[in-house]
Amino acid sequence: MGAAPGSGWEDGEFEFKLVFEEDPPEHSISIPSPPPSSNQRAGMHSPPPRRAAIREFSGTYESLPARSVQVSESCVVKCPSIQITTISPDEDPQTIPDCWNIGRSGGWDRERLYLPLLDPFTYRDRCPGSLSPSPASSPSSRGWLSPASSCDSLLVEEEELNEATSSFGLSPSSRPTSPGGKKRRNSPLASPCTSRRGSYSEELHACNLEGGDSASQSQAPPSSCELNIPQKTRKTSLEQLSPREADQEQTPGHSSPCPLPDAQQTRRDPPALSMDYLPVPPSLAWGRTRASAHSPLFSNALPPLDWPLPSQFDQYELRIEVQPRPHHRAHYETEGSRGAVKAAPTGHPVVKLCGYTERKPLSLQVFVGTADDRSIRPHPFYQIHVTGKMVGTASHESVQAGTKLLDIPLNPENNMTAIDCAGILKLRNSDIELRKGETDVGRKNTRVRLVFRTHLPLAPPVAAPGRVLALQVASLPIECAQRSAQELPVIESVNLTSCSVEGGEELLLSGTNFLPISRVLFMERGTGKLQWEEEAHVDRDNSNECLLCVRVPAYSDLSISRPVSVSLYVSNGKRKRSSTHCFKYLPLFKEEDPLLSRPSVPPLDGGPVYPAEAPPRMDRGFHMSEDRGLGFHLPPYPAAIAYHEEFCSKADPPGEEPGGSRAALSERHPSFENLELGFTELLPPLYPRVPQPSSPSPSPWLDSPYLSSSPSPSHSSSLSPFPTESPISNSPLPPVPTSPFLQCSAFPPEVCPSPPSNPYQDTCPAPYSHYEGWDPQGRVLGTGQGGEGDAKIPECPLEFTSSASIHHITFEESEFIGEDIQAFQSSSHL
DNA sequence: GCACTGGAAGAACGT
DNA sequence: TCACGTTCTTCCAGT
Repeated sequence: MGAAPGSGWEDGEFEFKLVFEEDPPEHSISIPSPPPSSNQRAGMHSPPPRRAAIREFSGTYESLPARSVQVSESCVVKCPSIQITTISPDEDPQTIPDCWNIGRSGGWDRERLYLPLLDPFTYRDRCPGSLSPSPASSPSSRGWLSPASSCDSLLVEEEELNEATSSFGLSPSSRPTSPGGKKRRNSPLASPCTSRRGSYSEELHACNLEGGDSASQSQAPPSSCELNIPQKTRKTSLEQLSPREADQEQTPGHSSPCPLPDAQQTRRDPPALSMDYLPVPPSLAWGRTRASAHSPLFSNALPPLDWPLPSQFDQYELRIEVQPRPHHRAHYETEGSRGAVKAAPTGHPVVKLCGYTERKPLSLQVFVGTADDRSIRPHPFYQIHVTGKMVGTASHESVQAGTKLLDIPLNPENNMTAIDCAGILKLRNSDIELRKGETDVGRKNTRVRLVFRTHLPLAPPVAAPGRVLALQVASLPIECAQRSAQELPVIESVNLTSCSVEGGEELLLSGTNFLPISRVLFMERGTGKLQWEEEAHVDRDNSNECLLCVRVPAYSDLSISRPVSVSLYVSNGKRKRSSTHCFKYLPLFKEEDPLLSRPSVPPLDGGPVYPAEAPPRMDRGFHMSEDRGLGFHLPPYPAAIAYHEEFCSKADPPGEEPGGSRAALSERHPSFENLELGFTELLPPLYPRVPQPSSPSPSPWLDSPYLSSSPSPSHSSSLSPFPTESPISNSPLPPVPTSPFLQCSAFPPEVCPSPPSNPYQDTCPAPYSHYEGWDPQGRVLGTGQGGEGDAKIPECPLEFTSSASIHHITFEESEFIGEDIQAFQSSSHL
């Protein structure tokens, strides 16, 4: 943080480090237990309870105010807490001073978490048989734990044990409904315990509160453990407690059915003994603190789930090869499973770890993250859920900081995994919102991302012994609501990300659920208020349900001297608005403003090289290298990769900044700065240089505190230490037609495919390849659902900009986010 | 019978 | 406070 040379961090920011160093054990796999210190989900949301303060009469924790700083009576600013953790008793004391010294010495080490790399098998071997094949149905939501709730770390650990225990058959599933069966109206299960307002998870946990063997408990029908009090009353009495808290609350003597080995016990105990959280000055708004929460690429422990992480480092890259479908109806606890998240048209999401050649097996963690424009964090209202009875992916469900994780082995042969066992469980809004410390609202908060994370044990000189490199990548947003998927318009891509303030440009919006009454509106916000809004003229003749052809309206102020970012969205009526999409108005006149400069990027088709100063029309997404810098989640086409590498080396020769400049970076990823709340604004004047491919690690990036934050695909790539044109983005493409009606952009930006040389293509077709195309009249050309034979990938006549540039938050959500963002952005622009 | 899926009823919520 | 529309949650029925 503040110590990184040149980082530009203001004085007054706290430095911190978690000192947890100890002799790293031998490790052949890097799935250490999550550090208890990270037990707070989504760090900013819920101040973990001070251990000494637990067990109030009310049965609630007394949360520390550390993560919610009340600025004014009506304004509470989230800010990170600083967690200071003592050293484990069995720690090598010699390492401790070193840690501190390192920290004081400045440099990126201040960013490090000196936490122990736990026994690599601790995670799995906590309980016998802890690695279960995925067909084992998970206890689903039974084990959901209030991500945002305050939990003592010990409670977390114990809950994890219980979770593991129940997962592996030490006790029958205690949740009778999901996924094993559905509640019937007349079934005995439909007792008061299963009334609409009852929560299985809650109540079943309550059952366990009675103590005793969990197995026998769970075998009893839910009604038997009905607390026999009004639901609301019961909720109130327990609302401040996550199930696990409640569990712990009422079973002080509760013993894990799977006792920890002593070593592990020892390892677990110390952090909780001295956990404390120091408030960060309220002047640090959450946006900034989030953006500055640069996660250590290398640490001896797993970073918290809400820490932004890069998707790429050096040659290592975690990439989503096949994106999940944009819609997946999550299931409630009271429902049966709705299956695993799927890709389109068939198959499942595929994640690949590139650049890892070791034979050591790795694990891929999957959890459900948020999809708003804040940095990704575990979604409080959704949890990952193992599903599928015939899935091929072995998996292990666990809980970290109240967030369910799916651990899926990464095959060393190809480091590619099809995520065919990941369902999404919806938690009841009321259950979550009433939780103490939870500030998010569940209503209409139905977009999620699948977040994939892996930890690579790297050897020197890349990293110090025992340290791991954490990479994370998030999927495109997934709409989880039933209704929304049917009615809300969805912008999947646009062909234009900016134009002059005069407007008039033709803008093509590709997406779904467009109606004849659909309107396209441009708006600008300031300090949370709508400052300007203008409706674009829609060319109805050339629009259809998947495509809107509009004219960009003129901006309200034609005399702007700098680009102005606005948002656009599609409205099908009140409350039926799409997510917002960033759009930029450019000044009329030219100026030597680096923000306006653009990199000279060789076109893909050998076309002209655009000058750095390009007319607004250059922002048309037809030029893949311009706006398709998603990179990490694109199917790997070897030729494209080769081109990519070659191009990258040419476009950004060593010693030059990626993409030419920071400005270029943001220009090439037009959504970047807005997506991350002005994250790019925080970038240092000298954007970290591209590491020499041949230069030995540690990479110069190690010195940069700006590596973090991959809340969205674009972020990940944008922040990668290499120029981030994705392989696909540089793949040769058919000529781009000027008419938008030759065919729909059947593929969102990340998929505009070249022939499937991907060996996984057969089983994992290109994402979204099912999307229909249209004929000039807008008729559906085909669904591509007919199997591989039909899965012929059409030429991509239209190149749209990345959907990753879509904010993917609803209008209402953006309103809800409100002033925090605006305040941050405005300050960042200064 | 189970897992999965789509639809819809009715409660809860917001305006 | 009420009416109404929207959203959420639960349940049904089909494959």
